[in-house]
Amino acid sequence: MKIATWNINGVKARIDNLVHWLNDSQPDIACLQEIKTVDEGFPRAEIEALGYHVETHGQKGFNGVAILSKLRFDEVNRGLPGDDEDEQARFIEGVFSTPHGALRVVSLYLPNGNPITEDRKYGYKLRWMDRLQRWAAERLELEEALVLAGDYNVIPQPIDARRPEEWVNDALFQPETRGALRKLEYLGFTDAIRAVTDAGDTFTFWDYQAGAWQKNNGIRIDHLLLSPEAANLFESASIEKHVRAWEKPSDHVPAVAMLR
DNA sequence: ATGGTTGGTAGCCAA
Repeated sequence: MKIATWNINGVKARIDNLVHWLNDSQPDIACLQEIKTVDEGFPRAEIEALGYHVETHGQKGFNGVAILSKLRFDEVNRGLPGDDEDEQARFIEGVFSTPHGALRVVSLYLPNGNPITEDRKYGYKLRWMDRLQRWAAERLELEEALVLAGDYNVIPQPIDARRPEEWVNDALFQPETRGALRKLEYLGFTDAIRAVTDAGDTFTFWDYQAGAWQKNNGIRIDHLLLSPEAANLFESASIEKHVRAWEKPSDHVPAVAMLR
């Protein structure tokens, strides 16, 4: 079972790359972020033609998440509970049946949070992380294989940035941000990429600006967190870095976890 | 180097 997460930075601008990647990488389940379209604008037919079921939680212009799956969806839930006022499309959960039992997969797009001086930005990020932590604690009680995959907009540790000193005033690297991710992880989740290597250079994002890709000035902010039951099925994890060198790339690359 | 680039939009904003 290959589960991938990829912030594609606009599905309409990235449809050729997305089709190429699906054919190439063959994920069983692909979690997408920043589709930047309403549900009706998602290029559903092109993806379904490749044998995927498609579920989206879209929004006009920005945000928007989706799950593509070769398995049929038993259940789909849209939106992170905990704030009825929050209209941003950043969360979708799918449930699947596998030979090992139920598998829950979330595609999440955690708020960027910059600048840290604005409550409507950084405060929103921290409140969203608190909601996610509380939601995850509840879900863990099901004792099912659960994968929380997505663009967390969190650099967990200094080794997850090529130049950590450039990020000290950024919302992605604040002590409060990193603490909130750790609080989520300490519920009992395994960071799939961190589980296979302590080396840096498992970056998932390189800015379009200032030649960041050419200089390998990247950060690791796209993560797959595995519940204990998912960790029991865990085989390997990797970054599909070559995708960043394609024509008209997203600024993120896919991160992948293999489960039994 | 307070710059630089991209996508969606028609608000230059969000990243």
